Amino acid sequence: MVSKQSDSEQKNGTRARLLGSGLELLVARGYLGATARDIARAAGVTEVTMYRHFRSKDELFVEAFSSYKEAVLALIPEPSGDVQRDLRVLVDNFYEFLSALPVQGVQMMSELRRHSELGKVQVELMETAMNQRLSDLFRYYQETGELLTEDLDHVRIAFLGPIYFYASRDDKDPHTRLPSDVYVERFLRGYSNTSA
Amino acid sequence: MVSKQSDSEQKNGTRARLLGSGLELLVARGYLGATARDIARAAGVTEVTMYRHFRSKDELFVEAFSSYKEAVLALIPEPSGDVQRDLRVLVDNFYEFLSALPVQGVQMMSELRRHSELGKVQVELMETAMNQRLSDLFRYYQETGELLTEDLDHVRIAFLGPIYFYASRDDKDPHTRLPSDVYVERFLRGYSNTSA
DNA sequence: TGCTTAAGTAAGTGTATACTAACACACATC
DNA sequence: GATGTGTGTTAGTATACACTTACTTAAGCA
Repeated sequence: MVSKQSDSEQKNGTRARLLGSGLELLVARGYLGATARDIARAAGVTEVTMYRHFRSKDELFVEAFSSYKEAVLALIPEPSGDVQRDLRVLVDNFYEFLSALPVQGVQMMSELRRHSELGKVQVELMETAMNQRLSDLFRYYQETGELLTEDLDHVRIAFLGPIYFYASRDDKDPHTRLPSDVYVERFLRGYSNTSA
Repeated sequence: MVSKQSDSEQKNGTRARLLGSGLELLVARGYLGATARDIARAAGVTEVTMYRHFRSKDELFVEAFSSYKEAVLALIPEPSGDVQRDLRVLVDNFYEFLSALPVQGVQMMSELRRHSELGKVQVELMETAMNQRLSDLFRYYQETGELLTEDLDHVRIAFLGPIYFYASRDDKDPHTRLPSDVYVERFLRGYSNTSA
């Protein structure tokens, strides 16, 4: 159906494309709605080939999620000493990444949790890791005195909530996207001593 | 299988129970994951009976969503003149309602949007109505001068984001639930002139 | 007693889907 | 030229699921 490419790039390219289309369809149609056939076709390959690379749809999803997981974790910066900068970077990274995904990236996690045993474990690992990194960041600036010393869970939720809310919308109108500097300033007005 | 109740309450009780279990399973397992059989069994009834009350699974879902929609809209108070009170009521209502649902109530809307034509329309109607009511509330207090005159979409997202974020979690640890008075105070610190 | 209403039971249809098996083809490397 | 690797093709199995049909049962009411 598709002309053969004998390029060596094709070697592992198929697997990667399958992971990509798998993730995309998992997000767009959900665990049950993303069929093996559609995933394969979206990768320009047949269903049978998909099953030569992955033992099951579930295995593909879980593996695809791993890369997503790594990518999201990388969005959280290490504390640099400049609160404003770090938080702005965080906001920008999240906005950019979450908006790039077809629909709700977050929803994918629920899908995995509900329909896959392995997926559930992976999602929980990711959440733990994310909370850890975020808490580390906020704790750092609590210790420098730039943030009020409050429950880290609350701080996390307060900071990420609006981004998350925005990103969960299906129509991500850039108009409703608060600029990161304003976003951070508003947050700091509520959660720091240093009033602007 | 179940002992017959000859009570008159049983008359329309079946339909209501079907709507209830339908909504519950839609939320818990998603549009495709909630099977007709399970919905019926959860309502203590057979699949055939379900189809005597609803032409299709889709029709059941959409009708079930309507009640959800009404309930959620009712959570948004009319402006009373007291910002703090209104916002606290709003927070409490949302927390309570969203936490009562099995998992993510919000996710249900994506499910409907993705898998049902009618559902999509209903969800969009609901979102419009919600945004309208929320904007009305915030605009009211912008006009009294108690809130900064900012883009209403931003205000909405800033205010609801953290609640939404909290409610989207699967493990709704009450510990991570910020008390409504604190919640509102923090918000007002960022979005009002009247500093506490 | 007869009629109606709400439900059950049993059986089935058609389709979608995950996943498999068997065989063929093209290319690359040895 | 043989062998291996990655893929296509065709066909299939087994299952689950939405939804239907036909017959039955039990209760309420006239």
